[in-house]
Amino acid sequence: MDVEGTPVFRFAPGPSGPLHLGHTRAISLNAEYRDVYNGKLILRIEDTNPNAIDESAYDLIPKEMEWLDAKPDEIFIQSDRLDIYYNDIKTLLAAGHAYVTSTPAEEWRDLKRNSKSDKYRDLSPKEHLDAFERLLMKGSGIVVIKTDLEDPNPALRDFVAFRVVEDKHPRQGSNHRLWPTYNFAVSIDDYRLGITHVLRGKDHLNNTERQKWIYKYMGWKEPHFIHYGLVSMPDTLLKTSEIKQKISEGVYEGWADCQLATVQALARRGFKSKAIRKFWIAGGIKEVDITFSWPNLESVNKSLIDSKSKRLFFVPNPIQFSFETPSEIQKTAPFHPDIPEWGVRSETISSNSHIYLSKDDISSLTSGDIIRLKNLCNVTFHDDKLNYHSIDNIKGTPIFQWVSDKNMNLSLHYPNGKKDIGLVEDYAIKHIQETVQFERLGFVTLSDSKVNLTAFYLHK
RNA sequence: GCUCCUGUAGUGUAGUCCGGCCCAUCAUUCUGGCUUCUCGAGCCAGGGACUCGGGUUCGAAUCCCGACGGGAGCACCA
Repeated sequence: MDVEGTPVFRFAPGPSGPLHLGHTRAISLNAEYRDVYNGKLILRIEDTNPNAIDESAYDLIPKEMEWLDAKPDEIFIQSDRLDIYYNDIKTLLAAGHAYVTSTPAEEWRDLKRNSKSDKYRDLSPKEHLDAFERLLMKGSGIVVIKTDLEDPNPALRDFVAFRVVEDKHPRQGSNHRLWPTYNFAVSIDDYRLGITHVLRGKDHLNNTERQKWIYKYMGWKEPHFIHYGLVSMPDTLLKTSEIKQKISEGVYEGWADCQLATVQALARRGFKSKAIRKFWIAGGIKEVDITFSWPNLESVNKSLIDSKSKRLFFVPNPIQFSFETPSEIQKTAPFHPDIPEWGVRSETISSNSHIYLSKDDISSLTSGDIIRLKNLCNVTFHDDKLNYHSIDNIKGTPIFQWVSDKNMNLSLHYPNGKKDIGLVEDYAIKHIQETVQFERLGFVTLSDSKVNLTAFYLHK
C-alpha cells in the first residue's frame, strides 16, 4: 500500500441498525491498515437520509467497532455538518460546476440517458445560487453536479448532490429540508476529514468516478481509492431492513438471535473479534468477487479458542439409567485434555446414582453391549440400567459422554433455529458467559438465563 | 441495452506487475487410513485448479488478441 505520513482511514456506514458480518470486512481491513501503518481510523456516520435511520445505531456502531478491536480514533456524524456541505455546494454553483433544477425526476433521468442537457443546466451561476437559497426554504428541486453528458457510461452523467426531504430527522429535527446525497457528502468529508485511503467495496467503483469530479472542480488532491471485490454470503441474511422486519414479526428474538449474522449474534455465540479480523485479512483486498465460507471462518475461530475452552459433558435428549456397581467409582475428567493445570471434574459414582445418556448415542445399542462412560468405566448396557463391567479402556468400545444426577437442565440453540434440550454437568454454572466445548458435540457459549441454562452453538 | 470491474482446486488464498526456480503455495472442505478415555476429536496420507481458443516465445498461470463465465452501476438510497 502506498503510504506517506500518517494514513487516515475511515469506516462510513449509514445508521440503519446494528452492524453485521457484511460490515466487518470494511471494519477489519481499515482497522488493520490503521494498526499496521500507525494511522487513524475515523468513523463517519452517514445519516443524510432522514427516513432510513435507526437511532440506536449511533451508539451501537461505535460499541460494536470496539468489540471488533477497531475502536475509531474519531467519530463524525454527517447530519452535524450540513453547513459545510451547503458552503461547498455554493462554491461549486458559483463556479458553474453545479446547477439547480426542478425538472421532474423521470424526465430528468430520461434526458441523461439520451445525453441531453436539462433546460436549467446552463443558466448563470447567479441564478443557480439564488435558486439554491430558495430551495433551502421551500419549493421542490434538486442540486446537480455537472459531469460529462457525453460520458459513454450512463452511470456517470450528472449526479444529484442535494434533494429535498421534508421528514423529521431523528437528530436534527426539522431544521433542514435540503439534504446532501451520498456521493456529495462523501467527497466533501473524505477531503475535509483528511482521509488518505478510501478502502471500500467494488460496488463503489462508479461512485468513485463521480466523486472524482468534485475533487477536480475543487482542485483537491484525491485520496487513494482502493476497491475490494464483493462478497456473497449464501444463506446469510444481511439486509438490515429485512432483519428488523423479521424481529418485529417475532421470527427472531432480537438482533442477537443466534440465527443471525449480526455482530451481536456472532459475539454471543462465541466468535472472537480476532478471528473475524484474521479471516478478512487472509482474504485480502483483491478486486475479485468471493463467496463467503462459514467453515473457513469457523476454522480460524477454532484455532483461537480450542486451547482456551474448558470441556464439559452435555447429554442432549437424555435417557435415565440406574447404575449398578460393586463399589464406588471416581470420575476424573480433565477440564482440558492438554492442560492438566486446569484440574479435573470429579465426582463419586455409586449404585445410588443415575446415569443419563443421549438417546442419539444409544439408539444403535442392544442389550448386553459394552460401552464406555467417558472418564469413568466400562459398563454393560441394558434397557434401563448400566452394570459396571471394568475400569480400563477396551479397544473398540464406543465412548460416550454422560451425566449423573449432578446435572442441570440446559437448552442448546443452534444457528439453524433448532434447539436441543438436555443435561449438562453442574460445573457449567461456574462458566456462564464462557465458551466451552461440549465433548463430541462442539463449542458453545454458555449464557445466563433466569429460568434455566442456555447455550449457543458456535461450531465443531 | 449501455458502462465498468473480474476470472488459479468445492471455498478462500500464494504466484501474474519484472515469462523459466510452478508437472503451481497454504488453509479449509472432501476421501482413505491410523489412533482409542472427544471416531462430530487427534494424527497421517490422498484427491482436487491455472475458464476456453488462438498468438508471441526456446519456454506462458504469468505477455497479446478473441470468446465465454461471474459481479456491479446506470436512485431526488447509502
